[in-house]
Amino acid sequence: MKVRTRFAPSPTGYMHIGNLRTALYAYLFAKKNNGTFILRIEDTDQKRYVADAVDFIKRTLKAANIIPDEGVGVGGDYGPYIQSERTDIYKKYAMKLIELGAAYPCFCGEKAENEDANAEKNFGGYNRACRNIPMDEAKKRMETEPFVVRQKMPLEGETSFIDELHGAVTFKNEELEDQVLLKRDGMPTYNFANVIDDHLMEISHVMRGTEFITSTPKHILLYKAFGWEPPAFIHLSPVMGKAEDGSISKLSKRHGATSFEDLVNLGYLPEAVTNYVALLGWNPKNSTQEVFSMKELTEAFSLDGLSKSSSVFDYEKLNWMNGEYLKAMEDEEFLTLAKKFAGDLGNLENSFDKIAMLLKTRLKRLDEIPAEIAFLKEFLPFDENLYTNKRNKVNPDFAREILPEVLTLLESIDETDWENAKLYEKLNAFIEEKGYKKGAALWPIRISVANKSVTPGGATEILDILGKAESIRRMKESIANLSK
RNA sequence: GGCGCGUUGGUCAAGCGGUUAAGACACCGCCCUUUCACGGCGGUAACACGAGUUCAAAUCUCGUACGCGUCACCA
Repeated sequence: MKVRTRFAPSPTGYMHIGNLRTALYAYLFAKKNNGTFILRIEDTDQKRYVADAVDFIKRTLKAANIIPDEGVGVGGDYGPYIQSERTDIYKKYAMKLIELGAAYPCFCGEKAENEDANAEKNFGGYNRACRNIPMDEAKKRMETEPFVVRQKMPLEGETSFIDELHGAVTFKNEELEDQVLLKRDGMPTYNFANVIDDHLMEISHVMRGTEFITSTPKHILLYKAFGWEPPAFIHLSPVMGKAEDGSISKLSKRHGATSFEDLVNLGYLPEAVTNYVALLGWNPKNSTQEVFSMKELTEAFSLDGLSKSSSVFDYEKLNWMNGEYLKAMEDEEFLTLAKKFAGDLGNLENSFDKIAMLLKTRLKRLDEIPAEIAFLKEFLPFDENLYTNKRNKVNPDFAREILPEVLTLLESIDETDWENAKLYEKLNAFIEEKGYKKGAALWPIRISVANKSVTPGGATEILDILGKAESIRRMKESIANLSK
């Protein structure tokens, strides 16, 4: 059987990570099986319509490297792929369902009241009395009265289906309401349009969120009424988020940046996000590999690696993943990207190439760059405590001793020799001559020109970037502050 | 509340009747080191609970608890 999967978002203008993951899995599964991945837009709720949302979805998928083979923006033989352009189709099938006796027009108002003396029973705002209106009368009333089309659920028995992930799932039919298929405005509901389109577009595997598992028996009944073969269903577990108070709930905006776009703006690489998200709810069987290119993902993907339980989105692990991608990047590529996040470089313009290389293995996120390099642009305030480091056994007294000597040495170095390797060579010779421990000697030097305990790069690298004049200026200022 | 789905360290997770219960992130320690980071080595830490079935249960069954979902003319 030809594999055809689809991603069918509603255009809300926001794509959170759970949605993206659903798209990813559907895409990977299709690619793995030489199938077709389709993008369909489910915009049957006109109240929810957001301008540009379709473009936004297309852009996001593209950035995530999830490329539809067919559908909105691509075309194909099963269009249109936007549901609001398919209303005639739904209407036709709704009428057919009425003929088949599997649905009926309901003339109750939006909120049917219990006052209806003939109502045998009320179900959440409607009653089933309309089921009993004779076909002729119903047809006549449909010409003049507003109505909705409801699915006529069996009153007894049960409906079950096989979920590829969860196994057999069974519901009692009496639990099922006569849900609306066609709304008063002529638009189909999700539950109807979904079934029609998945069938017409020959979708073989429906991958969607677990929130749809309870409506699946209704869909099954629809397929049966039409005499259609239902697709395979895979209901994906939700992605949860951790709120600031530590509580865990379904991922949403209140967990901070949770849309793909937010994450990219924060300086996460799209590939890293996609890779991380792939691992949230899926794992490659028989392997502990975690860093995957898109190509590797499509090769490794299989349904049996999917997780049945929900998973929590963890920024720590995403940070790690992003760091891995940053480190693996080509220098040139990293430099270009780093510049974009660095903001106003000021006097760092010329030395930024060097700075970027120091940053490359140290960053988790690109947006950390401005804060990381601020001390280079402007000398931070003096803090004597920075001169104490337990590990290297250094303290302010040692700094007071060594710094003036170092200053003299540095002043003697020619401007043309002011470069990392040479600086290191000279300082190292000095350190050995004096019999200092290397780490101990370099600590106060670095602090005296940085006033920051953790810096990208070591002492000589910072001296290099700062240049002779600025380095000397800073060191003098530090010596003065230390002797106060 | 009814119905459905789920429950292995803080987090992601392997496990498919017999395991010293993998691995990763985070955390801690050590090594390396021109700080931090990178890299290397090591450590702390888990089968929700209770009954069955079985020679043997994290794995199967049933209950309980907890979490999530659903019960819209939203998707």
